[in-house]
Amino acid sequence: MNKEITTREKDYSQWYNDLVIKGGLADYSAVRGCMVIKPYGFALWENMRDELDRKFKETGHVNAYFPLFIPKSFLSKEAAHVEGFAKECAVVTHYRLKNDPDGNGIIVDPDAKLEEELIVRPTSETIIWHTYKDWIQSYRDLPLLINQWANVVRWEMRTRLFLRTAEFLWQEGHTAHATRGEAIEETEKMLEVYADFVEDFMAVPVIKGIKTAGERFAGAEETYCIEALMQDGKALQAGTSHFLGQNFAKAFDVQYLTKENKLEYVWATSWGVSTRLIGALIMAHSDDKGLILPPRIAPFQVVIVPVYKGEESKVPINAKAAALVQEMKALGIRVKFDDNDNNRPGWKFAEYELKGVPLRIALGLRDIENNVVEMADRLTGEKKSVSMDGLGALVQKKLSEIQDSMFTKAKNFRENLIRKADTWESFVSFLDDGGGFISAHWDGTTETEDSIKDKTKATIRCIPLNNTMEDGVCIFSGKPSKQRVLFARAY
RNA sequence: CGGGAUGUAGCGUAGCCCGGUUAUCGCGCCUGGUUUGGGACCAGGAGGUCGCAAGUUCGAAUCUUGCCAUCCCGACCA
Repeated sequence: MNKEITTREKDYSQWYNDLVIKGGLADYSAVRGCMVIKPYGFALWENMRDELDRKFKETGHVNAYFPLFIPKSFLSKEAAHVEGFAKECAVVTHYRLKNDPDGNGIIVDPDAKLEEELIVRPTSETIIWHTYKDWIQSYRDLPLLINQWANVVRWEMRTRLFLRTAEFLWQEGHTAHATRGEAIEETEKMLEVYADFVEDFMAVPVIKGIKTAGERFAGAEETYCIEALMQDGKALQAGTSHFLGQNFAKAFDVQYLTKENKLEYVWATSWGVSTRLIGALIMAHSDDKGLILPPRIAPFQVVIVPVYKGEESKVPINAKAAALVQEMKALGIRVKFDDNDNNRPGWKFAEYELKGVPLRIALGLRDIENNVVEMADRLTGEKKSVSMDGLGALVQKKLSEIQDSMFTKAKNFRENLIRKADTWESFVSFLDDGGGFISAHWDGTTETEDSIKDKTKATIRCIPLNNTMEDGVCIFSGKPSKQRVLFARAY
């Protein structure tokens, strides 16, 4: 069948692509490196977005929206920032088209050149800090806790659905604080929000840590991150939270008057997660039959598939299904009744497995006679007959069990792939045998980090928060080290 | 931007080396019917600038040249 997907064993990349495309989440579009997120994929994103948004608001943040275009001069105000993003910016140079005088369609009107080029935002620090200058005068204006849901563009050389597209959807929080300590606290708090969300809702375990200088966000003083592990043993950065110090405040001259009437620069943070999280979700959980979506964010948690036997069977089956739908909806369960008569039950079973719906209920005359339904668990593949009485409550319980076991399964997988390497040989052999996170000593220099990357493609994913101090020697240089860091090959 | 590969219907493809009627097959799509407990079947049907352009030739999907696009491997990156 054309919907058959490539197995992980055969080709991991193709497997991933098949899941995204055939699972109905997204597809490549006509525009290079950009994707179309289909309704099913967007429903998933909306569920994720709504939950994150709720958490942001609980922690005192509000939403706002800033322009898509950034004047070129803004971007260059913070030196490290511009250096980090300059190579991947889409630039607007003209504002008008006209008919080609030679009759070859339409051309850019050379007379419509912009005086100052506009950059399509790769991130919004600059335009936001330019605005914050006007918004912040006094300590009474602080903290300023703003988030925006937006799209950004980074002109990447090579793209992958969800993981790295030229345009992607995300949220970016940008906060301003009176003190260094308060800003650091905010940075850490938001990392915690991300970690909780990814673990509790996406059922993907993450390691919280800080980035080395080499992996730090352009313009940040410290970058905190959450790192997840995919089934092929590669790591994926799932979210970042940056302590920006006073870099942007100084670049955009954002000062406030303290209680003591002294002029001070404000302290900043920014933090973001993107549709990349969907990529993480797919690669952490899915199998060779398709997606497996965690119940708490799945667009549909349950699908009811009727099994008809002749035209007249539709009446009792549909009636029973409607009652079940009503019962489940009353319990807040997202349920879909698929009575589309164009496809037969077997087709639907396969289709919803591909789409990762956590629970499937099949309902036929035979079941109605016995007052049961057939319930199938997407995660384990287990099918069994269960009573229709109290089905809603059972489904609820089952969904919560699936959510938990998805997390446990992913966590066990990851725990087995966090390994300590004390020699270069074991470091390399771990990388080639399963990958995963390798906990090893590092001398703290960017040179060593770069050399290791050149030789093995492995990078330092993070220095875990609350890392235990331990004397040792660097795996690569043999120089002394105070603590282990986590290496991995990464997306 | 370097190295490699590929462009034939919505998708996947055969044909190309060795030029020759109306471009192959499967999936999907449309119509009608029979069906429905693991990707149904029968019958009929629609759908093509063979990536683009030029050249060679009586004749080009097929040979030549140029261009374009995409994918993979690097460099870059959330």
